Amino acid sequence: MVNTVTDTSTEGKILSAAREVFLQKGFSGARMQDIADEAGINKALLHYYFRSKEKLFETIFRQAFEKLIPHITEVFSSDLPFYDKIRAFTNAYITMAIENPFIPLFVLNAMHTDTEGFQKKFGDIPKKVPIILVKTEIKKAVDSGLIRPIEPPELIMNMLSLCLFPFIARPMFQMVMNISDPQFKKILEQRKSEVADFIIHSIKN
Amino acid sequence: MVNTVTDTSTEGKILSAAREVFLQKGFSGARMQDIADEAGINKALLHYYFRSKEKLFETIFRQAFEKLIPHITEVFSSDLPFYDKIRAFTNAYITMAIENPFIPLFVLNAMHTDTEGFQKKFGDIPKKVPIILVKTEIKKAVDSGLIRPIEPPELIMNMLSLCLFPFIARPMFQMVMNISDPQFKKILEQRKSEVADFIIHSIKN
DNA sequence: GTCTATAGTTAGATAGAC
DNA sequence: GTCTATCTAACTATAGAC
Repeated sequence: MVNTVTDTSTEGKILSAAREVFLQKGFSGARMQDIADEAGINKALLHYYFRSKEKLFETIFRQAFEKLIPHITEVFSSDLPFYDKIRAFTNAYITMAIENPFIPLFVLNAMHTDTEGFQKKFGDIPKKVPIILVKTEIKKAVDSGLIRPIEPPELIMNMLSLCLFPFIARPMFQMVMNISDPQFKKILEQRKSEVADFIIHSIKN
Repeated sequence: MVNTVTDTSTEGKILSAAREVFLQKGFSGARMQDIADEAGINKALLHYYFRSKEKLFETIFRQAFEKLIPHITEVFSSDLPFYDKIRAFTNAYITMAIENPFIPLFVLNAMHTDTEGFQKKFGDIPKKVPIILVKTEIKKAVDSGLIRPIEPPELIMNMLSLCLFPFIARPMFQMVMNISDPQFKKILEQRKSEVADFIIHSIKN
């Protein structure tokens, strides 16, 4: 797989620029001219490579979603202790989001604006998420008495909320709580372990 | 204050329709024609009432943001026990979001697409949030030994994440975890108390 | 592969009748 | 206050030269 950040080919520059502009403006707000400018190339070249704005968006979206579905499989089918799986899970999500801060809002917005069309175009992707694996591991931890009784979907929702929401709400947090960019980056870095601590404190028996 | 749901005046119908369309499509994606259709009136009438698309958006946005900043003041300046304040806080946010499911994504998107212009237009609103009050109460709870040591900003971020993220990620959750609309509504209803339980479990000493 | 120039379409805004 | 008709600007997409 091609590195989505370092790629300096024209196609790579377009994708990188499009990610940036789609993030800032959303699908409708993004202008092909903006993307061309950001990529340092001509507008017509965008159509040469990706035929239409929609096709370009689809390409980016697919890449984004495939990144959002992370190491779950490998972590949860490993023989790590349960708490280590929690730590690996949250760490993987937060690390991914720090490297690609645009992805969470990007994916979530795309789903809101195009829930129907989404199912048709990208319905294959979610099936790759081994949700059952995660559910099973949580259930085992409850049954063995390692953690307090909790519904697996609730715990999964809470884990994802704690990992991803700060990236979506970042501008509001910084404004309301008056936090500078470097300060916020530090906070996000700390959350790699803090979030797991917070969760484990809550569920341990 | 006028009820934002029941209002059947033309202005009320426009605002209600605009909320719906802006939620579904975002600012750029929303068409004045869509809003007019949804309101059952003519496109020109939108401009008669709100002069421009931007003015209409601003009106809605301000209402939305003022709803998102809730009962914090009254709850946190009350003499309720700390855990009850946590329960009141999370319950208020989740209840608000159940009644206005479009608000969280709406507000967060607006901040992402227009962080600069936002500061200028709506910078007055966040100052109304008594964040210091909440921070102080958390600090008191830590110092008294009622809860384990935790940074107030971290706890605030976690509370808001757990309350609001499910509304933003709803379409993805339902798709990935294969949950029907009525099922998800039930889950959200349960979270009114579950979220507080999850938090209190995590911070209690 | 990459560019300039332009065609074709859409949508925000306004004029003017009722 | 509300409507129909229309102007105008912006933007996607393509044609065609290099």
